[in-house]
Amino acid sequence: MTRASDRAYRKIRSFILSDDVHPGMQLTEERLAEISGVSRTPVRDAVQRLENEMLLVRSASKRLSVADWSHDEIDEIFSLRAMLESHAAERAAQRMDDESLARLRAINVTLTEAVNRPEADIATFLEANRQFHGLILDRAQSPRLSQLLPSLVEQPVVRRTAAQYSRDDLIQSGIDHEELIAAFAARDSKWARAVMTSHIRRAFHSFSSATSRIAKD
Amino acid sequence: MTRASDRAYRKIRSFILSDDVHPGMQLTEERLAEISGVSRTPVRDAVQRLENEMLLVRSASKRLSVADWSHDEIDEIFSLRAMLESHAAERAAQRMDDESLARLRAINVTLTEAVNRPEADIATFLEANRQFHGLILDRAQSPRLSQLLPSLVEQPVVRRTAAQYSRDDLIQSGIDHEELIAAFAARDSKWARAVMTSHIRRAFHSFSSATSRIAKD
DNA sequence: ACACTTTCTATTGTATACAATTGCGTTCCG
DNA sequence: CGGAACGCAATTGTATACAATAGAAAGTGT
Repeated sequence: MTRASDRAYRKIRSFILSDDVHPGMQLTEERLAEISGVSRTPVRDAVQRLENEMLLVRSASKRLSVADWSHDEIDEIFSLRAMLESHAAERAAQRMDDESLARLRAINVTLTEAVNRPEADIATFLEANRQFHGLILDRAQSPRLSQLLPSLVEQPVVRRTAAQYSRDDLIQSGIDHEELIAAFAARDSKWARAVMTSHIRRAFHSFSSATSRIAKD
Repeated sequence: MTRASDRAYRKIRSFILSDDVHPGMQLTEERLAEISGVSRTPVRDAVQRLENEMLLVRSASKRLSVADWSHDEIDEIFSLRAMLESHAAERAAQRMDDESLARLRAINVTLTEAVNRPEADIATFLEANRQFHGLILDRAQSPRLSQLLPSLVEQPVVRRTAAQYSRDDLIQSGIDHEELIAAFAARDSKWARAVMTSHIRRAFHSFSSATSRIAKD
């Protein structure tokens, strides 16, 4: 049986990422307790975790709300991600094994197929993308990195911005991944680092131009 | 009145950093509750914070212990610190103002004086060093960075390793800081970044050779 | 009508009791 | 004497009741 605080964490998390929640929305611990079906004690544990991941913020006087990010903040988040994930890629290249390599290839096939469907299957793309980056982080074998990176609000930003990406952006992601795999296969850590850096920069760029396009409407 | 969980956090933290605690030592929530004079509920909050900062770790089955670090892990910690603090220095250079610059100079005077005393005043050095880096982080004006960096077990590593540093190492720190200040004064972000990177690399080096010297004994 | 105070209510913070789990020592059997 | 099964003790996890606090609302006097 999983711990109640873990269940609460997952439930609250998916609640926050769902569409019936808008950034800045106020919440109460009690409400979250209802949602996750446990008492406030484990909820508070979960909330603290989510605060660390900056999915939730406590406004001035301890009131909870769903995090919101300015464009500058998202810029900064992508910068930090670029740094840390590039570092992860570098380490992963030095520690790559054939099995992981095979799994990376398999994941990217799934990802590419999802993109190439008549209607791009965004959900599958996101999940495959998550797995791809997760596996790299895993191979980096750095507990600190594994702790720092997720708290970089990776998923939420991706989630809220994924809708912004054009099909071309998604296709480009698959191509970037191919090159990453090549770098890993060659155990070339500098190459892997460089590819990862531009991969994330490119992702931010796509996001950035898409939102500025929207801002004009 | 401060919150009980905050008091607990501070008490436990200083307890951990005190000398009657050795890395790997086992603790219980109840014991920590006694020490901090509050009930287990706020203690658990504090403990979770300290887990995030990796000062405490939960061994396999949820039992608490004081964190310990292998040489490889400390290496990795310094690498990440180098990346993030260099980034902070770069941003700080772009956002530097004259008042902060003056304060950095003042802090570094204190630091240098502490080092130059007949018996180097390590405690004052550490505190001044902390203030110096803290001010830079503050000027970087990045909430994410401010959240990520402290959790990099900065203080603890510094604390447990400071005794290793030779007087020359401490003097070199002061010199590095001078150059950092110069870079900030010139608002030269690339320069600041470069100096910070070598500053931290150098610190790790000093630490590393000192501990390998010890290991031989 | 407006500022100021006061009360009330919603929300978070803390303590405590109890449940569940895990480690460890003991016993029992081979 | 060694090892597995069992039971007890210590420790963590959860619920709930209550205390403290901050925001909102209502009232009061000018």
